[in-house]
Amino acid sequence: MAVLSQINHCEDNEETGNCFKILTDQEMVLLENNRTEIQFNKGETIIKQGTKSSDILYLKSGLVKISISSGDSSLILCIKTKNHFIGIENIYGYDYHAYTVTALEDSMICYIDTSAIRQLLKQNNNFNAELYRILTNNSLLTYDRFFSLTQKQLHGRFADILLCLSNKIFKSKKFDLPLSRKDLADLTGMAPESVIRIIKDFKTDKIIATKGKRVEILNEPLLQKISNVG
Amino acid sequence: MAVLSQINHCEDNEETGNCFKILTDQEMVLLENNRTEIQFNKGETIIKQGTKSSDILYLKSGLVKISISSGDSSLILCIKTKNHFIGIENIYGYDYHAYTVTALEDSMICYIDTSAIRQLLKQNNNFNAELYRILTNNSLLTYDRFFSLTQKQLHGRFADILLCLSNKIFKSKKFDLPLSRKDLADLTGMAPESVIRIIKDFKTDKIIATKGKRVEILNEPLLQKISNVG
DNA sequence: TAAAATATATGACATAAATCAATTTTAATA
DNA sequence: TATTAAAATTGATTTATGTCATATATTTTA
Repeated sequence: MAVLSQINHCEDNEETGNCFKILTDQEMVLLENNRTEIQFNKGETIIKQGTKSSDILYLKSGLVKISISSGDSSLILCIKTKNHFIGIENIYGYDYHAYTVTALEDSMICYIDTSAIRQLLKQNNNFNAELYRILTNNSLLTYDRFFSLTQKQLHGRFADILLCLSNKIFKSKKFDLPLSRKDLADLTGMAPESVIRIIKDFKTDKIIATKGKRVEILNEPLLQKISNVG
Repeated sequence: MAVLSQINHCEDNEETGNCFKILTDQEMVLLENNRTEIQFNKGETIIKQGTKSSDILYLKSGLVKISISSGDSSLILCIKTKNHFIGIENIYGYDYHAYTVTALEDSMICYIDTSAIRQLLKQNNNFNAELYRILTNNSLLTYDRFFSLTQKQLHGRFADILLCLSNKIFKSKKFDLPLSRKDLADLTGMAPESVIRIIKDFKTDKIIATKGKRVEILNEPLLQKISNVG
């Protein structure tokens, strides 16, 4: 438990925001010459699982979900907020996108040519180190979620997601949830009906309050406890 | 399904074996001066979750399991064969081991000082690229397992592990399994009793044969089918 | 604004898989 | 080798969670 609570479910917003500040003016020019910005509307597919890739994406603003599907089952690996890379798994090696990326809110996506990123990694060691940090941190967060979804029961899993949304994604006890019940289900590995029931349970226990899309965390300590006991 | 079957559950044995061939003679000297070899016996703990780290490990020979525990539940993230790095998540950033590493067979572990690795990454771009490849490939494999354990039922999950053991770990249809029922359970996110029942099912369906620790895959196409339907 | 479509909610029911208890087999130790 | 401990097996039972059917909101579209 100790280790798992040190790291946490979702990445911090600020985390990757500074990685471009490391670059020199010259390097920023290289980056500028090899990038394109595209606006996606809420609900639009940004990356489709299985398609080929020649760019690394960077989320300038908005919110996206990253999911893996097969047949009619779907798993949301994580939610990414602004200032995060998307598809860094394709920097070297594997050429195809392993997952689908969908806009949860209107999102501004920056397409950066992979070879430009590689050039920067080559010539700027601090940038290189920073990308390692992002990549390895992402692995640790995935392990954490992997553990949660395979070892905890419904209430524990849902507590984990609520804590993540509040502390890491929206950084507030109150937030408007841009996720459907189905999304929450895919995020926690349960049926949508189970999501609904757990929300109901948490509301009757005064752990959360909801009104439409609005969610408020009322009892975070208890939520943390539920997360811990699983 | 298409994408998920392109990548696969477990890393290839050869994959990281060549990464040191990239290094120059001088760089090999640097590496030699910053490494120690230690022998671990079967069952011994190599890394304990939560301990601090100043080395990256490399498995020269043997077999290990990588697991995360909390309370009395435990998840085996993966099995690593010889010629694989262990603990690369700690290259930059996070200082503590997020998982426990245990020898499944007598194993020779090479401890490499993290700062030496960083130095090599800095000065040798091919080595750097190779480590990125290892790291990102590891992420993709984790996503794949994440999907398997959260979206598939017992038989599908167990089929996945059997295919992985046969095709990636032991590279043979017959192999001696150095894993207990409990290990197999922690690897597939189920109870040991369920593992036993599924092995029984697979044996009555002539999909596998077992004798003591010996396992033989008799019907791989069917195993693949079971994996696909989940 | 009305109508259709979609998302959410609720209860009844089914079932996959865990738990428990007891037995047998295998491995470890004196 | 005998004895003990641990692991594997089996069957009976319980339970967490999914599925299904239906109702009610809430969007979206005409």
